Amino acid sequence: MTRISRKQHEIHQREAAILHIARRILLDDGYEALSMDKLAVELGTAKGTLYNHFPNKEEIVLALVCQAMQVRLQLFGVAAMVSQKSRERMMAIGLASEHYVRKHSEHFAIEQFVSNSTIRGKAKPKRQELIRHFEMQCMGSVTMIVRDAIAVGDLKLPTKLTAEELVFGFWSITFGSHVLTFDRPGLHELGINDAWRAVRSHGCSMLNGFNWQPFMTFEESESVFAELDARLNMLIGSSY
Amino acid sequence: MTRISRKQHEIHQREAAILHIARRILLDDGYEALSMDKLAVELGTAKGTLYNHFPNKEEIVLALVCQAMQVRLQLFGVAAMVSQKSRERMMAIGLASEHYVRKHSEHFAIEQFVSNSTIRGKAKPKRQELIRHFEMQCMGSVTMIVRDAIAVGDLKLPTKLTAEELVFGFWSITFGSHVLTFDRPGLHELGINDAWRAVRSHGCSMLNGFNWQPFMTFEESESVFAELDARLNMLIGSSY
DNA sequence: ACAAAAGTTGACGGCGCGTCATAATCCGGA
DNA sequence: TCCGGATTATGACGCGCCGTCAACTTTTGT
Repeated sequence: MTRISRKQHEIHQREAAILHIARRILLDDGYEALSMDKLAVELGTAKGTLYNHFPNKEEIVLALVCQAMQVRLQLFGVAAMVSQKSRERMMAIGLASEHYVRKHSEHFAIEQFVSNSTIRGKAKPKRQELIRHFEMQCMGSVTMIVRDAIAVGDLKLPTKLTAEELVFGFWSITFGSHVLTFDRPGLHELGINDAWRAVRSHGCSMLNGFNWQPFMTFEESESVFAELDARLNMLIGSSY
Repeated sequence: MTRISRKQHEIHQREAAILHIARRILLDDGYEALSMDKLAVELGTAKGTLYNHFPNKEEIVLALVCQAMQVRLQLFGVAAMVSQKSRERMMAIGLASEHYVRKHSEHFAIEQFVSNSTIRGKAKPKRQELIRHFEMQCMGSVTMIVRDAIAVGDLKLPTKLTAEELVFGFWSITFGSHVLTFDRPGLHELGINDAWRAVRSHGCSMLNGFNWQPFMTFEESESVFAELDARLNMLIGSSY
């Protein structure tokens, strides 16, 4: 009776171990260094056993991507609840994204593999769906803020622009700058001293450009950011 | 006498052929499908000969990346001259970027490999420098527009933000959205109907947020875009 | 015409992925 | 407690790819 659960538990535990080791290798030595043979050795089993858990190498990576997306999703969820004011909630999303990249870089770095079509292409349909699901949830949590802002009257959509398209703009700027910041070497030498601050500033300008009320200069918004950040950290801390 | 140039010419020509074939394989069948053996067969020489031209596979890909960057650079150069008004020149850069992604997607697609650290990591220092050079030139051509705008009085930099950092914002939004548009499957199903229009709209909002004169609603800017686009196409056409 | 230099070739070593026949282990029923 | 079928573990193997190198061919300078 305990035998059944014992074996199953062991298997389940191994799955976690595989992911753990794989993540470490990926982060320490990069994608090239991740080989099934090495993984098996470090796990202490034969290579064939790995294939009882995952159908191929890419699925392992994408399983890690899913873990990462869940972390991001959780942060976004917290951010969306951090304030009553629509604009502050939107700012909090940007902050959460920054937090994710900086303080959970081990996840962010791995999340990027989702853009690699070679990897993504080898995923099983099930995994594809799961990833899609996370993406939609992520977007949804932000779209809702936009809808709320419209409902409350803080924001009026530009002509012929959907709420999703507005979110897309925000997604682009955070995604773009965070990717650039994260994996281009030496932005600093290009005259970009504080990329994070720049991103926040641009987000603020964009919101102003959309006439998202209340209007805020970046100086004003910086103190708001500070307060939101504090609240965010508290909420995140308490959610563990 | 003609012997010297004949052989050299043949070698030079082969280099072009290698790149040509490699590009076709990459675009048709993706990175995985590009193998040195296949490349050699299609080229009609032995594999070893390839290694007289490029030290490894990645250098071939990055040589293609450099070609792509040159195309982008040229487009940016044209865009920067398309108008006297600073804001219009900035808009033209966005337009040039869009043009590049849409009409030269064969280059854009390959340009993306520069973000792949696995590939970039295997490049020789010479190539690294070259890539860096292109990136700086690209950025420089845009930064100059910003500086001009400041000099003319069309724009005032937000507090503690450098011109480069402002450019970084624009770079982020175009880079981000174009990457998302290009290689995420099915943005359309996420409620994003016209991503291109959305990007232009967001760029416009951002410029307004920065108070870049003259202020423009997106409706107004659309006709400006149309005119710029026409001029751009003429200039591009004549530069061939 | 000839020797040195430059270029070409393809077999080879090494490595990584994923498979599969075989062996070990587990589990429910007698 | 013991057994037979089912489940799980193993690692040698086939295949394909990268990059090398010693042997060979062509070009160049004299």
